Amino acid sequence: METRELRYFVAVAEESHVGRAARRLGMAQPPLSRAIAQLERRLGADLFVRGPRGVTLTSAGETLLREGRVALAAVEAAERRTRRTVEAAGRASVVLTAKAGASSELMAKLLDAFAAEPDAVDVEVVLSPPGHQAPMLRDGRADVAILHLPFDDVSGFDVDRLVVEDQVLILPAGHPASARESMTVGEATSIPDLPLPRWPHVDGSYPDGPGPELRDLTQVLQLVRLGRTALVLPESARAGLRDGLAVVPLTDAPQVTTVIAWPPHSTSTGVAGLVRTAARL
Amino acid sequence: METRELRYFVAVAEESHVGRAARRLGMAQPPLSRAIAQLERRLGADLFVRGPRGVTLTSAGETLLREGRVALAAVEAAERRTRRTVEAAGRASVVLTAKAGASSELMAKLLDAFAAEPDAVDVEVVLSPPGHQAPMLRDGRADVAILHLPFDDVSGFDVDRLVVEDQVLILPAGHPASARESMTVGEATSIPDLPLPRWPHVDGSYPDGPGPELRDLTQVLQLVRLGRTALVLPESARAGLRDGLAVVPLTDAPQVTTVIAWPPHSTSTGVAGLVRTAARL
DNA sequence: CTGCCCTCATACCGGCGAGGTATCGGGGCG
DNA sequence: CGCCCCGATACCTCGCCGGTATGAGGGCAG
Repeated sequence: METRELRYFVAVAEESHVGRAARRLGMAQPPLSRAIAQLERRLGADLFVRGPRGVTLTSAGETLLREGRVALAAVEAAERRTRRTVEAAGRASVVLTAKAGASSELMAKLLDAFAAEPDAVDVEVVLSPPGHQAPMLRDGRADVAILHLPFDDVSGFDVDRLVVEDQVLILPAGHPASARESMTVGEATSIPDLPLPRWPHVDGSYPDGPGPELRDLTQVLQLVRLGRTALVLPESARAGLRDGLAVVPLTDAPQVTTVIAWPPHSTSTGVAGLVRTAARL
Repeated sequence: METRELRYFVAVAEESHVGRAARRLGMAQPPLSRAIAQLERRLGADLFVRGPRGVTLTSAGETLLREGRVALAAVEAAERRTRRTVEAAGRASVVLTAKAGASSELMAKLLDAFAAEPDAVDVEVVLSPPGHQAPMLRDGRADVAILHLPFDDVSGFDVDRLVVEDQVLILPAGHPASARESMTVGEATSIPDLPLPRWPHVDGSYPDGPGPELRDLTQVLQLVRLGRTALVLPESARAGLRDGLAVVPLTDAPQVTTVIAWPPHSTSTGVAGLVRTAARL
């Protein structure tokens, strides 16, 4: 099976529509139809059922979509990491990705400590939106990542736990609820005039709901100050807060575990050193 | 990057010789040379240095070999699991792989317990030589595996620990050393008339050394009975031993952890059920 | 019931590129 | 110095990928 076939298949599966997939791939519909049919013949399996309003996946197709995405990410990772090897020729370097606006204190400590190591290498820090770190690690855009359980999917990675912490509710300083000693998640989500913001999915779309669409943390903290929303964050985020905000501990929120994660077959000395440094913090 | 190019590259890297790789791939040497050159151009990286006695990998080439093998295994896994989905249409089934001759008692308990579950499915058991289980899981020939730490590489898999046990030395019943209460690994490996057997590598070759080449467990136990060799095994192996053998605990051997492992993105109900059953043993 | 539309499949054609054969260049080694 | 081994280059052929034109079949409206 060639990666070209796999890319075609994934496009059709995601669009549920051969014509749209062809447009997305920048090609005509007939060759795409033929490529899919040929793939089905070679695999000896129907991947789609053709309907009058498009196509839908069979169970074999669902398997191939799930496994194929992993395989494509692995091929992309191989390609990207090879390119990076030659770019980084001589001076080794490492790409570290983390959620924008999160764990900045931890990151600063980590980078400082690593820079002081004898085997330190350049660290390129890529801050990206929530949920993008794990995919970047999978397809080779990053070599190491700071992830947060239970939100990020770390399956397939090696990880070291760094911090386990409770979550707190951030809300406007003057708000009646800010006087509370503590709160449950149920109470926090049902404060009538403070709808929690909506986080974007990985594809950029937003779930439905009353809260504002969250794009960037400082912007949302501004909205909290203005009394328009509230926010659930790990308690370490308190350190970065400015005036106008109150903090109430949540008693039953799941604990957040911050981990450092890397691809299991990584052999980069930079990654190894960074992980070792992180474990000592 | 296409999987065809990757396969070509891996073949050349493994042979360190374009002509031999071409023969292995069933093609002529010039198109292979050209394909590699084209891959290098597209990646913008030299993958090999050409020498008069063949080729050797550059550091970029080493990266691509390491990552490319993972990627190829992922593509093969996608293909194989898709084929298996259609073969297994209707009655779900699971392929479980384990080391031949090991953990038979555990396996029997697991399979019996799972068969009694309400959501039981067919389990095809594939017994294979030591070290072959993890690769089979990686490239889709198996859905679940019984692995043994620290020998097997479980990176990239989800695992549940099943048993942790010490190792023992198995030796002929009449041998002077069989009277010992316990022994260290150093002592065990230096019994002059009992060289430990050599285990094959994954590629089928054997390391150098004085001991017999180990192929299958019962055969080697026969050799132990005949006073030709001794054997280090997890203590659970005592259960399957017959007469003529003595057992001496090893005090400083690493503990062996038996785990059940599966690919992280597995969604098979059979795998899930098997893992759940194993966790309850 | 009929005709239109939407969507995927089939038919046919042209060009790129993968693979084959023949041959060259260049570095060890006798 | 000449031979041999190994990879690179030159050149050709043909398979297959992608494009355009058109067919087939199932909903849905009038």
